[in-house]
This record gives sequence, C-alpha cells and structure tokens, in this order.
Amino acid sequence: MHTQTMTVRKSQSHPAAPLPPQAASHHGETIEFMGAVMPFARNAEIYGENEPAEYLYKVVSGAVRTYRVLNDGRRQIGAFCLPGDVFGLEVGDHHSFSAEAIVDCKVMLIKRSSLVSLATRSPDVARQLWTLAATELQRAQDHTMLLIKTAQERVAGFLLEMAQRARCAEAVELPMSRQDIADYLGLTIETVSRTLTQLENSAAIAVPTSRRIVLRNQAALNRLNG
Amino acid sequence: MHTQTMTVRKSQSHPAAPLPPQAASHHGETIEFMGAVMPFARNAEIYGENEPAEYLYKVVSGAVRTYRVLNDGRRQIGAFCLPGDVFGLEVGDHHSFSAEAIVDCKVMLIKRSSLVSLATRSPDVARQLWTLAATELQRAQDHTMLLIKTAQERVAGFLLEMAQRARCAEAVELPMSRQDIADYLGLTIETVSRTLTQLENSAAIAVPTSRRIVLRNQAALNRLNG
DNA sequence: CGTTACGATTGACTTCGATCAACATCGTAC
DNA sequence: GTACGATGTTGATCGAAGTCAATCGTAACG
Repeated sequence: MHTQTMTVRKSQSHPAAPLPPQAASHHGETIEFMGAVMPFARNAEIYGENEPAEYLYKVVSGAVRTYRVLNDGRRQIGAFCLPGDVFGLEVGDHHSFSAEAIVDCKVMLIKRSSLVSLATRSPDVARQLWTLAATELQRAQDHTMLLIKTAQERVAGFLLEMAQRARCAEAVELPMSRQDIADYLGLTIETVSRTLTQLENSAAIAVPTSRRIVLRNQAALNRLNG
Repeated sequence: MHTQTMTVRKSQSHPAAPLPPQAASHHGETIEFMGAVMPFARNAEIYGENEPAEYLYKVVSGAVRTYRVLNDGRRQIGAFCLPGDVFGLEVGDHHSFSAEAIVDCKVMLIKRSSLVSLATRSPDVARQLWTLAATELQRAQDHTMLLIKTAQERVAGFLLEMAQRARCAEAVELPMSRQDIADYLGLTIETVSRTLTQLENSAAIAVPTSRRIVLRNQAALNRLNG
C-alpha cells in the first residue's frame, strides 16, 4: 500500500540534448537514427505521467521502468525497458505513464513531431511506428495474463521473460530492486522474496546475490509458469 | 479453475459473407466502409487463438468477448467489444486471442490484406490503423491497472467503465454473464456476486435484474474505484 | 575497522478472495 | 401449468498472499 520510491527529478523537459541529433537519411529511413542520446542518472525521472509527450525514447544502455501510481500510492510498473526497447509511445499527446531510470543509463530521444510528419510521407516509417505500437500491445496483453496467475507462476514467468530478453538462458542479472519486481508482478516484496527462496529450495533457481538469478531448471520454471 | 463456457462453433473461417462488401471510396478513405457485415449467433466463435488473422472486425450490433485460455483452463477475457468497437487487430499474422459473440450480433469484416496495402498508399488510413492500435494499447494498460486492485475496486471500476461506454450514466444493461465479468476482472463468479450485493447494500447501486445495474451513487463508486 | 543505512529475508499473524456446497431464480420446453 | 437446466446468490470454510515486525547482509563512509 506504500510502495513509492524516491525519484530524483533531474531535468525539466529535456533542454539541449548533449549529443548532436543525426539527420534521417532520405532513403532507407528508420527511426533508429533520428535521435539524440541523453544520459539519465539512477532513479532520475525521464518523463512524468500527464506531461506532454514530446519525444519517443529508446534505451541505449541501462534499464528503465515505466509506471503509474494510483491515488492511494500503489504503484504499477508497466514495463521494464532494456537496451533496444522503445518506450514513451502514446495515443494522445500526453504520457499515460511515468518513466524513470532504474540504473544510470543512456536514452535516445526522438522528436515526436518530426516522426509523425515523417510517417505521413514514408509508409516505411509509418509501418515501423505501427509495429512498435503493436509490439507494445502484445507486451501489455502478456502482462495482463501474468496478473491473473499465482505468485509462483508470476515470479517464474518473470524470470523466464528476463532470461529470454537477456539472451542468456542460464542466468540473469536483474537491474531492478525487489520493490520494482513486486510492483511489476502485482505482489509485495515479501511475497517475491519468499517465492524466490521457495524456487531456490526446489532447485529451480540459485540466487548467488540478490540481483543475480541462475536458472537451474528451466523446465521446472516453465511448468510453474502455468 | 474451471471457468470454460460452451462455444458454438459455427463458421470455419468465414465463407461467403452474406452482405455485399462496399468498395472504399477513393478520397476520404476510411476503414469504416470497407467491410461486409456478417451475423454471429450467441456464443459462436468468431475466430480462435492462433488462427491466421485474415480480417479486422468491427462490432455493428450486439457484443463480443475476446479471451485467452491458460493451459490449465483459466480464462482471461481481454475485452468486451460493444457496437463501434474494433477487435482482431494483430501484430503478427495470427490471432493472439479468441473471439466469441456474447449475444447474437452483427460484425463487419475487413480484409486485412487490403487494409495493409491501402495503408501503404494512404497516410490517412495508416494513421487510422495506428490510432486503433494505440487505443487498444490504452485499453490493455487500463485493464492491467484494474487487475492490481481489490475486488470492490475492480467491480466498481468495471461498472463505471460500462456505464461510460453505454453513454447512459444512470444504468447499464450488461450483455455478459457473471462468469464473463469474473474472467474479465480476474475474480470468481461468487466474489463478483457478493461484491455486487455489497455495493447494493451500501446504496451505491441497484440490481433490479441480474443483467441490469442502476448506478445510484456514482460518486461513491468513483471513490471505491481507487 | 566500526557504524550507519538501505535492501532483502524470514517469521508470526491476519485478511481477502477462492473453494466447496446448498439454495434461489429465471427461462424454456414439455 | 410443471419440470428441468442454466445462471445467479448466499453460506461456511480454507488457503494464498498481505501486513507487521524483527533480523540479516552488504555497501558506503566516518
């Protein structure tokens, strides 16, 4: 019921980007190369809920969480964004989530206005935008399926998801705290912790350090995942 | 843990549409007028999970549910689609949800292939497609927020959502069963039923018949919604 | 070093919603 | 009408996860 963590407010609507923006080449246009890279410190806010959505964001390095807070303080993390992931895509012109750096990270900023105008001229860019939105949709739907499961299933599912995205099936280095995991899975830190030790006791995983999880028995995890 | 309802399998990948498809006009193109309307009986399957996504669908009359089933039989309803709502939009070329008619209804089918090719030529259509995906995303995210709440909050939120969509703030005529509601909210039918009587006892709503809910005190519902 | 501070774990207890079961209501067919 | 099946409600009990609280690392800093 508390859940809120400290946010370091660092930049009031990103001023001058520190790295020069690269112009989009005329043919073979892709949103990949339209932005300027900007660093964010651990726990720094990248944007806030209800702020105007001026930019689209892409993680270059580090990790980002997007989240919403209910008026009683409960926080729901919508997504963990790892290098390569895009976030901040919005329907309207305001952000419906907040975004914070989980660790020190670099993020590429892409001007929304230029992207939109480009999309009207380039079917290719339009298709890329569409794909992004659709991928996000897919992710959100999968997240919904997580939330109807038991604690064991949620944690197992989370670990498998992270392992898959980390491109290392054997072990995962988690950039986020237990609180972040809990708020992503709709559980409490205590339940997350307990479930992890359960999984460790059943030899499905090993937890050498709190941030590092070794997947000892992926088949068992998949079975638990439901 | 059971939850599954009877599905009337009616049409194996929609044969000839009974009503003639209308051609899209060349200017002012809109996906609204590209389809053929087709009727579905109560509980008939419109498409199944993992089937190729040949069409985009729009509810003309009646109501539709989209859902996924976990391998142990738990069903999660992703959305209730009312007249005007579009569903069946997919990232890949296969459906990630199933769709069934909740009541007898009419649905417009729009060929995916023609829509995609049209979108590459018409920025206008591309933008409409984008908006649809983004709206779906919004909906999915709101649904996620529902699932982290208490039973009271979920039911209150559900009623408010339905009332808003029904364009009648005073009362809602629910087309779906308690089981459908439960599977949408991640609860059991018993909990849904109990919560409704709680709300009735606290004078927030009235339930003249099981399918009709009168919102007596919308402010109270909003407060409960969290 | 020791001390502090924060995150993570563990334990004791409570609570909310699930489960199991009985009963009520409604619609439809006979 | 009555009988039946489907749907919805209510009650009693159980269990999974939340809450409250103590303790245990681990890292940062004097």
